[in-house]
Amino acid sequence: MFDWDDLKYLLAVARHHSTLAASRALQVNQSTVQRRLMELERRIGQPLVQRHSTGYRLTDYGTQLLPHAQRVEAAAQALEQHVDAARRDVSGVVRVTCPEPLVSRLSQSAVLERFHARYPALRVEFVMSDKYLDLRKGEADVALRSGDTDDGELVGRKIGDSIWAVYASRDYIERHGRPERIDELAQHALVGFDDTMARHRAAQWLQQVAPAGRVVARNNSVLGLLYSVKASVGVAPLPMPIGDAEPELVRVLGPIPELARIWRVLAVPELRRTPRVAAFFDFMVEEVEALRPILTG
Amino acid sequence: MFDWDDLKYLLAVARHHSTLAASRALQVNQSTVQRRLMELERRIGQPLVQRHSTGYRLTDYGTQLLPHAQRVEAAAQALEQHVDAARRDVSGVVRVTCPEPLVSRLSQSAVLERFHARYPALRVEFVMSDKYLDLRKGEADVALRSGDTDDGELVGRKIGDSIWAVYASRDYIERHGRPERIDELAQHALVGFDDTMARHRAAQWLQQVAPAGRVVARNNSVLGLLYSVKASVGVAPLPMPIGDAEPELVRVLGPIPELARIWRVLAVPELRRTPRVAAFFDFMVEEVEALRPILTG
DNA sequence: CGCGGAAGCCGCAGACTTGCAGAACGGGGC
DNA sequence: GCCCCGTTCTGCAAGTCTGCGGCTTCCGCG
Repeated sequence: MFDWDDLKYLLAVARHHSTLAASRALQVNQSTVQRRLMELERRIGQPLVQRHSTGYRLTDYGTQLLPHAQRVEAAAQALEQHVDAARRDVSGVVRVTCPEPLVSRLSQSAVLERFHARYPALRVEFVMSDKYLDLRKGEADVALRSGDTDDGELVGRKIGDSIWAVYASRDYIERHGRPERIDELAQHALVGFDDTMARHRAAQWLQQVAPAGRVVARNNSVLGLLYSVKASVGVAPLPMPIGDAEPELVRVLGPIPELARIWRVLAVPELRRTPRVAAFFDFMVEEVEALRPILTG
Repeated sequence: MFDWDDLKYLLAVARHHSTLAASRALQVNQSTVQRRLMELERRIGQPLVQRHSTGYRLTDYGTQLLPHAQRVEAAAQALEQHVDAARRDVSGVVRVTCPEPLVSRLSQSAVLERFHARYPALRVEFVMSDKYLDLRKGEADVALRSGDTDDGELVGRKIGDSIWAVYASRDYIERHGRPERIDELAQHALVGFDDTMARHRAAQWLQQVAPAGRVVARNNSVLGLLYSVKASVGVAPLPMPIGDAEPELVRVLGPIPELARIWRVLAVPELRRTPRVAAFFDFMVEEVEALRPILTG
């Protein structure tokens, strides 16, 4: 049996009279349209289009097949309409836990708008925390986390890379100079985490590369870190999408491989397949492209 | 829009209640079924199946979608039926030129039977020749050739590799020993081509690697070569699918890279898209798997 | 008659998909 | 209680497909 999806290309070429116009309509490359169409012709064993340098036109045979292809399309569209309708019925609340800075960045993007457009009856509640809430205790339904926690008891999917770098304010650099290498960090004023975040990878990394460093301020959140750095108190590692977004800050030490982690969307297996959770979970995976600037920078 | 083809996997799983059984029905790997289904769920944003270690079962939602998927399938099947019907109308004769040995090997396989089953009104006429007929003069409609001729004026597609090796009969080896290296060929009785085939790559190769060799017999065809070798007259290079098929013959020197060529199906561009030629042409490409033992060995 | 734009075609590099093989899991029969 | 069979899941390697950029062709217009 031929690839049903290839009928999309036949229909698009029939409508737009050229592979180029069809490719624009389908949001793919012109070559792809041409090649999928060739493949369809091969499977069917007959030419479907006449090649003109001015464009493609259906052969008689292609024209005969067209109504059948349209019926396939109509059925597929009916299915999709059913899906859309069902989405409107997915209701309730999905509680999402994630680090504080992510919420504002998400809200500024159009991702949540698109989510609400697709699931108008489903409300997203954010439970902001730099610490890991326990999904198994029901503290939230879904987590967005960058970490090593490939937890084993949670199901997760990668939605981006978390990349950190070391930042300082322009003001700080002017007054104290700019660290050029990691081993110079010990000679600078550092901003770190307090005891409650001692296990954070950034805290441990600072401790490791600059054990004798002067830690002049401590915070209990990444956002606190950011504000201290912006206040020119000292230098600190920050996630790149956060640091790069601040015009007063300068990335003084490029991406730190040791701090790189993977952003995941996580849920407990029992809830993963419930409509509410699946809606959010799968949506995030689908929006991975739009999430890149937010998560990875 | 989701991939229409993925509905096949949903339907198969709905029918067979496990991805493994579905994979057998669809003739793909079990992993593929699972992954296409995951992708479909992701695009739809809702779970469609419940995972049990004993198999998959549709969720309520999947069951709702099933009738829609079945309508897509019905439309696709209607299209395919139309294709089948049209195939029965493709009539006339398609003249195919190819080397003599290929015809018998093709006839012994089920490939031509399948072709005639699909195109009952289309007759295949073989024009056997070790030499290259001129398709542009209309001496044939389609050619099956192994050669360097990426002719430029013909459209072609690869359908296999042509691999040659050197053969001798068991009888010959018993009496004259077995050549172990190519440079020993000059000490053996050789079977070669006559003047009409002097430009054949096998002829030129023999001339090159054993210029002082004793050529004890000359033929004007590959089949002639084969008979001479079988008659223990001497050793000669032969296509592997031919040599290996003869129990009396032994492959004394493994595949000769210099003699490797590509098997192609060729046609003139003007005829490539006519129903008769397209039918044969595309069928051959579709049957590459079945052709492998015939062409490549 | 030459020029510009739109379209198709081709080759390459990278991304993605597939198949395969092995691990893990659970139910049913003995 | 143990083993076997069917099933799902995962990591890896090979193969395939896509996008991209450059090239060619053809048509229409000045």
